[in-house]
Amino acid sequence: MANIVIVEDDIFLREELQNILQKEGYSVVSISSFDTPIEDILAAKPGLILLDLNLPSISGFQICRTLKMKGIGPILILTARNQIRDELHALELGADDFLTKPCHPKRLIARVQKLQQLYAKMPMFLNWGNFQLDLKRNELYIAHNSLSLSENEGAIMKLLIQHAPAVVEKEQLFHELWGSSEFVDENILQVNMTRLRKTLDKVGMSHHIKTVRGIGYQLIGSESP
Amino acid sequence: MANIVIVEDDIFLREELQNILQKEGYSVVSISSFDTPIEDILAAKPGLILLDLNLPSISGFQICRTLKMKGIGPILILTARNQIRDELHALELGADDFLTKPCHPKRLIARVQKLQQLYAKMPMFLNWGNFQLDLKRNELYIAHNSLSLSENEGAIMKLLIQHAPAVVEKEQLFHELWGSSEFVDENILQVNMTRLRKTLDKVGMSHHIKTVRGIGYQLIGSESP
DNA sequence: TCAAACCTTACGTCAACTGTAAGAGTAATT
DNA sequence: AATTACTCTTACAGTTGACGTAAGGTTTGA
Repeated sequence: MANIVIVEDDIFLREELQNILQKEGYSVVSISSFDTPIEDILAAKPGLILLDLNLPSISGFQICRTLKMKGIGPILILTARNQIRDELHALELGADDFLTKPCHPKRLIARVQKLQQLYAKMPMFLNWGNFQLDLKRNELYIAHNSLSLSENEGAIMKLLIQHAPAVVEKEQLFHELWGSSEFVDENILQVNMTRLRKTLDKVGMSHHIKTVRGIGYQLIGSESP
Repeated sequence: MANIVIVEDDIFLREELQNILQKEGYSVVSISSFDTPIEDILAAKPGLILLDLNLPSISGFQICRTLKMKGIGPILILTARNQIRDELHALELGADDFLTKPCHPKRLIARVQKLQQLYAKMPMFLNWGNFQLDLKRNELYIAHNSLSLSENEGAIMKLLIQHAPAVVEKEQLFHELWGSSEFVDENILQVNMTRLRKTLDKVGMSHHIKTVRGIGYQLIGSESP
């Protein structure tokens, strides 16, 4: 079952939470050092994040915002601060639920389950400018149009969007699509780029992919050259 | 902006809620007669339902369950009953959030907004019992498993779930899948039913489709024969 | 101008989905 | 038990879309 990452500085409470969740069958990772919490959270591959607001070095709000910008979630805030403005602020930053301590274990479990069910069924979107890519369906939304991409087209588009507006190196495209650049004809990438461009042309958007000679490809914004 | 439907029997509270939401720019419909609440809610084309639990004729739980089975939502429970078991029960029935009265207006608004944002991105689901069908992707969720269905399998499953636990007539399946039953070999339906059953068998669920000799097919619950 | 880098098109393979055909199995009725 | 209508299963073939390969053309920049 997916990792639940606990971000809580009170040792006693942390272990209690860990017990509750583990009894329920979840695998739990606790963040105990708060020097680089965001990196630590990402490293744990969180399936859900249980986040306190009062933390030593960095605020829970800050963590929440940073994670949400990367599309990480779900995030459940669990805090002793029961001010309504904290709740509003957290929800505004993208937190998915907000519970106050003390919290009944069963309520916690129920909310955790709810969020996990929700996220399992939610589409995963990747955004940049006018481009929005549904990663599960390889459906690309541009302005008010939408396109169905093939596997390969989706994978390329994913990299382009993730790095936009920077250049994606050919090496990286090879690595992502074919495992490595060894034993693969360089031409195959060109063919797939042509195909992607042809697909984008259905909505007149192929010029958004720019070739960077000798390096790779790049997604460019709507401010045309 | 989308309709919010208030289901609350206390007149005073109802009008207060209505004021709060309307000030925020929502269009609101209140259910004031509780003879046929479910029909009334459906008729109002709800974009979100604000549901009390203690109601005159029928319980909020019952309404919640019925609506969720039809894939209607989001549903926000707002009740004076602050027992944890009510919350657990409501969430189990598919409620999307649970707030207790008295509730700070800003909290209510924040939660309402959150749910609406969420649902805007959500796929369209069709529910019955353990079965949940993602209509856009033809992805079928059963308990904790999921299956990818083909076009035809998805179309059949859609009809079965929509009518469950009633029998779906062969005529209707023909009509939906092939336009009419004219000029189509009856066998084609049988073949597709076999294929759907084989797919369901991957998670041991094929026995949930029952043949009704001479009439059609039917989805049956987990209370095995 | 010329060579490296890039683009395009055509072709063959493969897998998934679908409908057809033929025969086997099953249940209700006599 | 035999009959008959209804249903199930399996195998086969056509279609489609995605993909990689190959071959030749085009562009770019020194």
